Amino acid sequence: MVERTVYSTSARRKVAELLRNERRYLTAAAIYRILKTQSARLALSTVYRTLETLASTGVVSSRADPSGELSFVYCHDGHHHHAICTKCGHVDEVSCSAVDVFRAALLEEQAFELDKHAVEFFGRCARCR
Amino acid sequence: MVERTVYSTSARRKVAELLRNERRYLTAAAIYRILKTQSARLALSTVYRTLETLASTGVVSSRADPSGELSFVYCHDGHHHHAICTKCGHVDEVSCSAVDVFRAALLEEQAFELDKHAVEFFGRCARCR
DNA sequence: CTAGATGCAAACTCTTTGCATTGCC
DNA sequence: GGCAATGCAAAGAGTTTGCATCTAG
Repeated sequence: MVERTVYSTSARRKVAELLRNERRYLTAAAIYRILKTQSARLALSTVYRTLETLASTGVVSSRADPSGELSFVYCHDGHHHHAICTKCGHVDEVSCSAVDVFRAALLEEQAFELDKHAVEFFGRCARCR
Repeated sequence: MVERTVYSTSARRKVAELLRNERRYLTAAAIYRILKTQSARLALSTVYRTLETLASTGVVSSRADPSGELSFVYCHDGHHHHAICTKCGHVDEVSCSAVDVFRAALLEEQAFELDKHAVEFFGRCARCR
């Protein structure tokens, strides 16, 4: 496997910092728009390439809503799920130990052997309740 | 609210029947391709419009994978989740009473009040294990 | 007969790519 | 200096829309 040096560039720092501060799902276009109003000089294609890089290093994760719109959010390492506030969009991370409850039930009731799972919760965060 | 008559047409019957038989997620393009090989006469745009109609009446539901690709699957009414076989793509429906376990924990530990949730399980179905 | 559905092609949106230039290390 | 990143513009992929025609009811 060929190692490939990843430079720390202005664009990457800006995109990563924005997502680290926002803690909510943003589309590439939204990120581009926000950075532009902060008078950053960068291209939309750079935002896409930066998000790809950040996703591959685990700094951000992406999701697609049912209509197919892709968004990105800052992410800690490790397996977890997202609790998404329906009011402000804030994303909390949720550990998944409780999912083990499902695993046994699924195997017993439906003979379905669970490998992976993807969970999204929608509701109101502490600030918005 | 204006009532709007929904005709039972050949295209709608074919798309709905295909999804009812397949019980797995199919993209609009895949549906179009399959129906074409069955010598059906219809346009891709009709598939899209049909899927929109079926989704609005609750006959199918759609999902987007993390890359944003949209797929559709036949769906029974009522709230439930999907167990998707990683081998054959077969989709089982799963009731969600166990999610209530999360609800209490989330509220207590993170002050997050749960409204909706979306869960996808990936694993091996009874046939593929 | 008439509202609704369809086919076809064009338009759109979102994302990716090629290539010359610029910037990090 | 050399490899990697960027900007810009063009290409792609997937989806939607306008409009004339067709069809279910």
